[in-house]
Amino acid sequence: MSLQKTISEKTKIAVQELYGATLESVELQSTRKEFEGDITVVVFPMLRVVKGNPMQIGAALGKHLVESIEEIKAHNVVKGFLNLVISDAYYLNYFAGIKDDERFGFAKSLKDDKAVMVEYSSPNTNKPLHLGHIRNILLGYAVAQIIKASGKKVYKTQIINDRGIHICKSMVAWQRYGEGETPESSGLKGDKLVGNYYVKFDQIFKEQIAALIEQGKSEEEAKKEAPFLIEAQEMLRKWEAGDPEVVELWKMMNGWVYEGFDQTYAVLGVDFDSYYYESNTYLLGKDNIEEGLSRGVFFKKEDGSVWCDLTDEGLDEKLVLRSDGTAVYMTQDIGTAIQRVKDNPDIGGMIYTVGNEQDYHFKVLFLILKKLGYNWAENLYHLSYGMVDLPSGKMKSREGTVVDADDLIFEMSKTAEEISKDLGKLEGYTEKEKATIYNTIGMGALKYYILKVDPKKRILFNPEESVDFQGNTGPFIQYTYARIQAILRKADFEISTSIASIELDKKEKELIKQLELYPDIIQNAATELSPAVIANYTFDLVKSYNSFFQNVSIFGAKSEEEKQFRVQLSSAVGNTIKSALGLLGILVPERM
RNA sequence: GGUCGCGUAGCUCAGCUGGAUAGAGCAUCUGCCUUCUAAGCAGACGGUCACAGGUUCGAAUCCUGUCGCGAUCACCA
Repeated sequence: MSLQKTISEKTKIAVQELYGATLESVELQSTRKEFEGDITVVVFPMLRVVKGNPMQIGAALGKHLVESIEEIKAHNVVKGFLNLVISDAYYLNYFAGIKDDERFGFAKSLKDDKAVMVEYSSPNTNKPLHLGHIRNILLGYAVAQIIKASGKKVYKTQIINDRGIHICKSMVAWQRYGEGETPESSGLKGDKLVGNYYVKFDQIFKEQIAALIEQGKSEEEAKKEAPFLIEAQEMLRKWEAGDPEVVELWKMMNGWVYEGFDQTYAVLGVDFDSYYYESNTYLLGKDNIEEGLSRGVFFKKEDGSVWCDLTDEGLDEKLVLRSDGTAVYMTQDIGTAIQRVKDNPDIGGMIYTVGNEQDYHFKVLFLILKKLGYNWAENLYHLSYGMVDLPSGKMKSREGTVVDADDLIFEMSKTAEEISKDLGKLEGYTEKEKATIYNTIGMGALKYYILKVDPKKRILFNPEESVDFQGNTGPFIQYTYARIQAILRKADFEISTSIASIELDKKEKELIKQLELYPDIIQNAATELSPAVIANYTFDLVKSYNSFFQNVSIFGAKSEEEKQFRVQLSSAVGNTIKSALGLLGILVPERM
């Protein structure tokens, strides 16, 4: 039994014995630094069942607990707070149990045999990834890692929007103006190349609109009649009819895009277990609608369109099938969800990483799936995140104000390099080694910057100020790790022996207490679907360690045992940093 | 207009199911590189937790209302 639980149980017993009252729960918290003690029992809530002065009750309980629990060696009462002092032996013992555990904090075994599917990225194939995708990808990947660590089987997936008018626009433009340009011939990344033709389309389209307006058409008419658009629409029709030439072109250009995306994913260090393509899934769902219709989950209007009535839930009616029998976005998502469980029958729930502009869509989607009676529909979550805005406002691809993912990644790495050179670090390393480290640091900065804030909140990203490397940042945490590695390199003795009898100083104890929290932090982050929980914990841990590191001489310890313990403590903190950053998809350098 | 989210120091953010004097980082200022990496440490300055009510021993946290910002309310995806 954990010490917390023991204290909780014994407190209940004590209250029963001393006051003849029954407590439902005991509120425990860690003692604030300015008071003496480690764990605090809050007496106030007991006043509901026990009449009396909180100070006196606290004192009586404290006395009782000190006598009945051997790990508690002293107590004091401040107002209604009973502070308990825990013995060093308890912490030393706990530390001995975790210091060599590579997977410390991670669930020891799977919670159950159900898996969670996490969807993230979900790009369109007509333009390159941008900063908004980066937030999505980092969040989704981190949440997948965290859930895995919390003891669930996880499938990572993405749905790729590879069909529709947008990709036809790029295709038309390429056909007309591309002169056979390929990623090989131009040296361009495939997604960039295709993106260029999307922009090209828009440019020509606008020119044509202007020309038509010149000829006396209204803007609305002009937008509909622009020949380039009509060409793109014609191409979409051909694609849907399976025209071999168009399909061939489509496959080729999408292939370029995937190659480009894969490069970006590789640099970001993320991956997927499966891929779903809208070209395959857009027809899915219709059968499910039919089936739901027959069971009365949906209803048909006179014009033949099919709807789901959600007015009982305080929402509106939602269209699930057009009057011409074709699918809408919702139809497709219903079908895809069901398909995924067919593909992976052990799925017990799903997480969709999608921006908060789609909150309503997912609310409705989940309700409909519940109405259809799937048991996994109880465990669907929309990992909704705020937009990434620029100082100039929203990112708009048409206005060229998007921050390109690859450019940003490159800039981060370059900034890391500049700072590193300024500080005169990494002398004597090969260019290749340096490049790896710069990339690790640059990515660390970017990932941490984005993941440390609550997903719900919008992020204001100022590219000019770039990302900081000092304070609450990725590089700061990585730097601490690198320093710990230097200590371990210097400690040439075996560090696995157990330490039994030293006296802990305040900061050492503080560090062990903080390590003790890590397993709970992971569980917490998993239930809240928030990597920010991990990020902030890691920063706190690093702050505590640095304070220790700077003020306590590790190799200048009084005794050999003390020295070993400090090295072990450093090593354990290092492992936890590595593990926690790993959950965020952030790598850690051996030196920097 | 309806619904949802956000509002904490000059700036960027923490603050768990209500608990002790609201915490960090950046910026500004003061110290600290002959000892394990100064991307660091120690300290100072900085707050009417948007506003107003309510719930109670106790509210940044829970409830209601107001204001501000954002998103969303398509036979688009």
